[in-house]
Amino acid sequence: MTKTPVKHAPKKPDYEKALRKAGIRITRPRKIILGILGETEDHPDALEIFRRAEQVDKSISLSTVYRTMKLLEEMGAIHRHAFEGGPSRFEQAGGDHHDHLIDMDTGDVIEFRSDRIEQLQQEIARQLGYDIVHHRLELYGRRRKD
Amino acid sequence: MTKTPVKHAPKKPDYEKALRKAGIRITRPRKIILGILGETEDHPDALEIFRRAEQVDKSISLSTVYRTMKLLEEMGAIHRHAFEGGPSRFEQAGGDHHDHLIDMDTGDVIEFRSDRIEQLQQEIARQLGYDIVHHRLELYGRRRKD
DNA sequence: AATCTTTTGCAACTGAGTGTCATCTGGCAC
DNA sequence: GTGCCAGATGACACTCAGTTGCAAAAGATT
Repeated sequence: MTKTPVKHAPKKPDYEKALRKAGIRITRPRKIILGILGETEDHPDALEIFRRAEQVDKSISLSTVYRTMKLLEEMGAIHRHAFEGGPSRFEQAGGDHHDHLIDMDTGDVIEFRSDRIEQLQQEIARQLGYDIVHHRLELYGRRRKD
Repeated sequence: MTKTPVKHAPKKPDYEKALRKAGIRITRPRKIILGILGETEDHPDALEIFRRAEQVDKSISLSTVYRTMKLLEEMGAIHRHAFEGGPSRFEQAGGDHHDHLIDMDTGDVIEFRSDRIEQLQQEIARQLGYDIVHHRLELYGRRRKD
């Protein structure tokens, strides 16, 4: 089990090429959004992505951000996380799988990974007669003050 | 680790008494909603509870269902689960803690519990310098066809 | 450059849930 | 039982996140 935060792999997979191959057009808004997702280390929501995109091109629209997030999610290029009581937040896919600990005071998201937990989940599903398609494990907590 | 579905304790805690003690009035809509929650073995959403309540009293309103769910949640009488891509679903509290496996084809919810996973979560949070307030573990899967 | 889709921005819409407010009612006092 | 009144209700307007319809704009391909 890894207990230290997962470090983002310095990934710059060529999404543009992948998109074009899937018959999807590389438009100006999409280029901008991909750029933002590639840069960021945090887990922004659609509105935050929209605000960052506006800095680059004032004419971009929020619907386009939503549409693009959905498209990229369906392509598997990003992951959507619907943490409690907030809008969906996104992160680039391509790193290795991890789960999240959400700081309830700041909203910060810490990534972690536990192979032991993954394995236990598999066992449980198998015993119940199921195949896991995906899972969601989120810890909601506060910084320990000692 | 328990791998068999958690069986609902045959719980009929006297919520009416508890509510009254908390200075909360036992009204007709609340009685009906508590009755529904006490009967059901599944995890209905607000609309479903509303529909069931309507059978009993045609005059009940959806807002009251929402308000009552929020009230009961704050009192700790029920748990709210926001599974992926759907409205919140509720279950009576009072049983022991468990997590959920969601059947992606039927929407069925299977309860399970793994002390080992709970323990690993604690360890992880501690190592990251956090105290867990609560967590969410959901497995999304399909029945294994063999 | 001409064409033909796909995509965009805008605005109208949806679904889940919350807030407002006039009316109603549970529960206690008498 | 009747009266009282804070708390609860139903109706409906509203919010928030996200989606959809549509005419205009812009990729890609020739």
